[in-house]
Amino acid sequence: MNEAPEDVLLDRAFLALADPARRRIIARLSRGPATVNELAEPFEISKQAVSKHIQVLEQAQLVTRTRDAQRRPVHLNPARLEALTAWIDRYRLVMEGQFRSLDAVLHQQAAERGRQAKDKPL
Amino acid sequence: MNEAPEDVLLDRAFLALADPARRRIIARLSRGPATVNELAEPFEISKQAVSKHIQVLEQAQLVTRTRDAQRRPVHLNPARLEALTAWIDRYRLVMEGQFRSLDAVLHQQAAERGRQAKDKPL
DNA sequence: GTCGTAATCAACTCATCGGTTGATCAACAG
DNA sequence: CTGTTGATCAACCGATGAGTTGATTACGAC
Repeated sequence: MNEAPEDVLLDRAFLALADPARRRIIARLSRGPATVNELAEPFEISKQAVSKHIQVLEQAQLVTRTRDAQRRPVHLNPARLEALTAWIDRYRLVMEGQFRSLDAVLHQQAAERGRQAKDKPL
Repeated sequence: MNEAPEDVLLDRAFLALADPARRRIIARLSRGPATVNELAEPFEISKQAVSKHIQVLEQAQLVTRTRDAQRRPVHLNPARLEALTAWIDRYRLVMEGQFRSLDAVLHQQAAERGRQAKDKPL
């Protein structure tokens, strides 16, 4: 009764985005890779805390890291971001499709009423 | 130094999606509104726990509730789902734009090398 | 080798999350 | 009125999240 691996990835990714500091990091990384120190600079929290945030993003596979001497630049992974929008859009579009269906029903009913209201129970 | 209201909404919405039970509820609601009892049925957890999940979704404005006698049907709110994809896509598309730019640079450099490497610094 | 810098590890505190059980409220049916 | 059903409220518990400080590793400069 364990959780499917893709579900775990979704858990971690959405949880990772549920924090303003990590969203700021994402926003920064969208303009190019950066080191932990560079990412920590605009925050008033400690560098260790930022390092932890990056680990959270890394476990969610939203970012990856490379090595460059003693620096460890962080890169954004747009493929995982796309997986999140894909999940959301799946259900959002189903819903909006139903809205369109409802519109169609309402229009049809209006048309029925328009041409003299035969007794058609719903 | 408080958090902007839109940031709080993002916090709550992403946190709400960071739970498989709540994602299942979203999936179910995409096919139409449902009551708490109906939503709780496929879960092995208590009805109170499901009620709490719905409260979390409601505070994130991902769902709304109406009244129907003693029932309280839950409806999905696709507008808020769309706000989430909008946030993600903003940064995802910036990134992919940079990928395209990098591609362009690489192709241009290849072309330069191809026609005998005039010294054109970036 | 020593020093300085980038980053992580370890241990701890405090708050919040996800779940439980038991009591309570609100709206119908008889 | 009494009962029943749908749903929430309240208090509590164990686990985990976000932050801190202090020590430690890894790499490069000298």
